[in-house]
Amino acid sequence: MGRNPCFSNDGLNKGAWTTMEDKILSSYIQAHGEGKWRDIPKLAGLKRCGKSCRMRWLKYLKPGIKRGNISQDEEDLIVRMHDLLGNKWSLIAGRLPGRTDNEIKNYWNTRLGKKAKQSVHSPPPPPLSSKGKSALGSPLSTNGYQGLPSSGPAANKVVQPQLAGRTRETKLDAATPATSNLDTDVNRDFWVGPSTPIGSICEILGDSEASTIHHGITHDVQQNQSWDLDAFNFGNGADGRFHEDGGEKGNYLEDLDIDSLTFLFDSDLWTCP
DNA sequence: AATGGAAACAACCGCAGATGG
DNA sequence: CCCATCTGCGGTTGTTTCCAT
Repeated sequence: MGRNPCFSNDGLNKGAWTTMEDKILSSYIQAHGEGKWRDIPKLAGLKRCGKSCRMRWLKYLKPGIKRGNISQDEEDLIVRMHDLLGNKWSLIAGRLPGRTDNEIKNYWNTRLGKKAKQSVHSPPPPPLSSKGKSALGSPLSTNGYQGLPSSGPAANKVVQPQLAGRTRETKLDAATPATSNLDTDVNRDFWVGPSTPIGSICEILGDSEASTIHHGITHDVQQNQSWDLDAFNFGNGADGRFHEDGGEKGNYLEDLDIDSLTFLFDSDLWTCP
């Protein structure tokens, strides 16, 4: 797992992207598709590193990206998602079509975070660091954010039985048939532990989805397991948000083949309060 | 009109998981 | 199994814009 020394390369442009650079990148990707980010600068003739190209495309240039004017509904959702998930920006962004993790993160840091501080009714959850430094290392932690470990090493020692050892793509495939419209290029790991309140899940996901998910959790809790809701495509990845005709996909379970989830339905105990 | 601080936004950077040779 | 590389996430920093004085 070596580091990618992308930004240390000399001779590359840094800072704000110019209109010309944007045009070059957009036309190149539209002609050749995404991927091979490291090669794109060379092939497209950009003096940028691949990482920078990827970021520029995914967060700003890609068709379907909405900019600015975050609505009240979106703001409410961000707040509730953050209450539940912490700083899982990509996951939160997955529930907001057209929004990027970076935009939501900035929005939170500059506006909502301050509001939250000002109106503290209960201690906010600690941030969920991707570096595994959070206190949420255990899925059974008792800090009010039970079962939401970071994606760091500790988190990944919590392995769900059906999906253990699978890649991101194949993890998703485990719950989605090959014919599914769901995009497989997602990385929306969402860890919910056995103590995550069903009410919180219902509030955000809606009753049916939450019930399904919570049932899955419970099923595995009985076996001392944890759940990775990636298998449900929780937080439909930005890449898979739109149909080719530009229409928005159903974000949630409607695109799933429910038959593939039947192993979850061996009980109907879980309904939202 | 000038200026300094705050807010907002864009981009950089480091880390870590996934993957393939 | 090991290692190099690719990809993605999230924290942080730099820059620009806005606004009050």
